[in-house]
Amino acid sequence: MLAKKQLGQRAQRKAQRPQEILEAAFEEFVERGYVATRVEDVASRVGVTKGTIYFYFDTKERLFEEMIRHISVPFSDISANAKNLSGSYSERIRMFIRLLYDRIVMDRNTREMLRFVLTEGSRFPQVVDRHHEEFIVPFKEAARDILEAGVAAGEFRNALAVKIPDAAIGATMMLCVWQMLFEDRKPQDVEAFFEAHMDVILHGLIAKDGTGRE
Amino acid sequence: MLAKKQLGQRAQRKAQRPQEILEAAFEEFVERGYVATRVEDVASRVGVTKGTIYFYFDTKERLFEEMIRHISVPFSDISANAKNLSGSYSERIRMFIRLLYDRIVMDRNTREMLRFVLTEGSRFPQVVDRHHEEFIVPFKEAARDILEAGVAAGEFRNALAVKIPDAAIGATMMLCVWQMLFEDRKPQDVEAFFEAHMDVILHGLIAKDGTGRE
Amino acid sequence: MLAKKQLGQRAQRKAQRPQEILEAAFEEFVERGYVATRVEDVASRVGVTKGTIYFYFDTKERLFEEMIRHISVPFSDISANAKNLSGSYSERIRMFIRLLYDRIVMDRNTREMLRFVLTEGSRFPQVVDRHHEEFIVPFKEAARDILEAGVAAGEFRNALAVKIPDAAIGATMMLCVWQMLFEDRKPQDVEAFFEAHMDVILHGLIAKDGTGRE
Amino acid sequence: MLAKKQLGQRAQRKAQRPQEILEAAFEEFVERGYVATRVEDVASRVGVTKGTIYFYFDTKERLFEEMIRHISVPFSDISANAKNLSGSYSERIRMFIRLLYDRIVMDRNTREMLRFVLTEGSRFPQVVDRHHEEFIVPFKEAARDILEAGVAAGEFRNALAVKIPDAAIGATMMLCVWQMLFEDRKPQDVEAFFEAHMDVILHGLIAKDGTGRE
DNA sequence: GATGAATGAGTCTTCATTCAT
DNA sequence: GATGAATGAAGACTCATTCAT
Repeated sequence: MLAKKQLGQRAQRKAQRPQEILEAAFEEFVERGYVATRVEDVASRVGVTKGTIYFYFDTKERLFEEMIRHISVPFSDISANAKNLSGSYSERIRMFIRLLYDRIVMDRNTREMLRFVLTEGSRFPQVVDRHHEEFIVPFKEAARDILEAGVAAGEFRNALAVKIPDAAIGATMMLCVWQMLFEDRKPQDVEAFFEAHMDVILHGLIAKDGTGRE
Repeated sequence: MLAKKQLGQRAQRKAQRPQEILEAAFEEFVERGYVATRVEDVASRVGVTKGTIYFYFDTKERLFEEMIRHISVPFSDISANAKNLSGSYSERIRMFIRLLYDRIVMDRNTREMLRFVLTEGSRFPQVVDRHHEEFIVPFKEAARDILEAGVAAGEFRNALAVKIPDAAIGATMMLCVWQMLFEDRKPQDVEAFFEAHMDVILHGLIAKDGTGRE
Repeated sequence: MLAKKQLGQRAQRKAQRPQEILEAAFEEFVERGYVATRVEDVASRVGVTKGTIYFYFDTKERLFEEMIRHISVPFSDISANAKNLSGSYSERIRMFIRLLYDRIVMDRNTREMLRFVLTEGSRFPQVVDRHHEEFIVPFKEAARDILEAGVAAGEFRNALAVKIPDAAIGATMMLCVWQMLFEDRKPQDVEAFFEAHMDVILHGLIAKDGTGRE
Repeated sequence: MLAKKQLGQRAQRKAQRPQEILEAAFEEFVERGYVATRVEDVASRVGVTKGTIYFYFDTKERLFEEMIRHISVPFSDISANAKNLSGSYSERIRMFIRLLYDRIVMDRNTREMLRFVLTEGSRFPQVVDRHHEEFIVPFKEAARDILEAGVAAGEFRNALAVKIPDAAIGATMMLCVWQMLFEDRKPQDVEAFFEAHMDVILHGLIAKDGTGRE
């Protein structure tokens, strides 16, 4: 009976190997970057040997690419999410940006994904391109949609940033970069930053009079 | 006489060698990152051989560090500059942020410096620390100074962002990141971005009434 | 009943496994040579996995040796055959050499066997030695027997080649080598070659007068 | 003075390195074949380390190819040589075949070259092709020329082998193969073999009648 | 000062072999 | 019997670093 269970566990283990390896790869690549990470480092993090990695992934390059694919969860859901927002447009944009914070500031995977894009982009241009297609473009469009709807509804003034939503939303990136740089060493007060960010841009976007006219 | 001149030129050349090497190193490290750059790549960019590099720099690590030092031009001048700004606080903050754009968006050296901080930070923690001390802290303080003065003068409302100026200024980082990612491939309209950014945050900061009271 | 049949087939299959493997091994070793052939290549040619090969053969080395044994069909029969030849000695030597052509020129197994002897000889000296004992020596002796009998019968002159039959028969090797080198790419007209070969050596061996005396 | 000489020697040494390496490569590749030879084996035969080999040759493959080129001395000279032969056609063909013996039987380089063609041909098809173009074709043509001239002069009968000279000359290959197989272990009496070979084919080719009188 | 031949530690990758299932 | 995941030794190749010239 115990033996049976163990057998089951082993088989289960094997089925999980690829995931385990990809997650170990993520950690190692995050720590040292693509070039400086040894396949053996990944292996010993999983508790196996080099050969096992190569049993599942043809090359280190391939391992990296698949790891990227594995940790990438497209913004598509965010985009969908954005459409389901309700309430005033101020509330909507606030909730939308909150989603963004949850992703690129709070979620380590997404943040490190961005780091990979910056650090390994020249080695893996497809990664940059995919990231652009799947994350950046949908995100910008969703932001613009909300802002434009807010303008149409008279809640926001027709600010320049409506066409260039990054200019309003972009401070998020500053915090993201701080996180990447100092991670634990100089912890940021994310909530305070978020509130300050919202405070500035909502004041900056909201139409001054009740009618939405400036 | 001719000999002298030649010697003079040669001597001059030699005196410049270290600079030349550091600049070549910058280009190569930018292109491939620290690990993937070969000392020989740097050498052939200068037009010398490996050995020459080692005559001037003990190790590749050293070369990298000195290169960083060489391209780093502290924000100290910016900080000083910030104090000399005149005009309305809106104009001052606008001019101050303009300086920032000129540095981290427009100036390749500073931008790539930031990339090094992100990409090689774990290998060269001192670089991150120095960057923090010399760039980030002074810059944040200068920003805060202007904002606080603007509040004191009644021109700005006492927004949350006064204490966390990154929340107002941070969109600059978004553009900087775009530049790093797409450099030439997807050129950005920096001026439009800047104007949109200013438009949002100035509207977001300026006190609504003459008194500065909201 | 059905079950029995299936078992029968399966059992039959299994009984043939070793042969199947040896034949697959032959093809693979021919294609890539001993070192470059992977045990897995052999396995997938049979349609099994690595492990199965190791069930039947202890090591790759062993597999090679047994494969050699399997495809080696000693010349002993030829030697016997030679003794049963009848007709004029010209006809006998012609028929004998014909056998040789059938083997080392036309029969792929024997030809590739020779290639193995040439290519892997230093790795498997026993193979070379066995080949020498079982193929070359008997063959030379059979040839010498025929030639000597032909001389005794007065049909052949007592040429130097009677003691060194390779000197008469050896052109066969030239054709064999061409086959090894160009196999399909530059097909040889074996019949024409054979006739030309016979023509030269029979004219070269036959005694000039009716009596067989020179 | 001694120092100067040593300096000279060192420089000289360096100039010779590529040759030294190619010759060491030849020996190692002969001994173990392409796949089984380690670059380090070649290096230690020269008395240097791996790295040095890679300083001169990009890859092991390249090393092999260049080694082949280095030891290949085309038959072109033989071909020219064949045209300068004088004397009876029997003497000419004898001298021509003698040249062949000197090359493929006696000259280790040429013989091992043939072995490479047989053993590594599938890995280096260009080598086989070059060998065919530069050695085999010219050699066959030269042989045919002599035989045809001998027929025209009435010295040789119009044997089938005139069109297929390999059939007459080919026994050389048998001896060559023996040499490859047994090298030192079973030394051959090359002279006796040569004489037996000549004896058979000259008797086989010379015209029987009064004009080509034997 | 500059060169570039040489070194050797380090890394990716392959593959014969094992063994739990 | 058969499978295929796992191992680890081995080999190609790279590159920071040295040093004789």
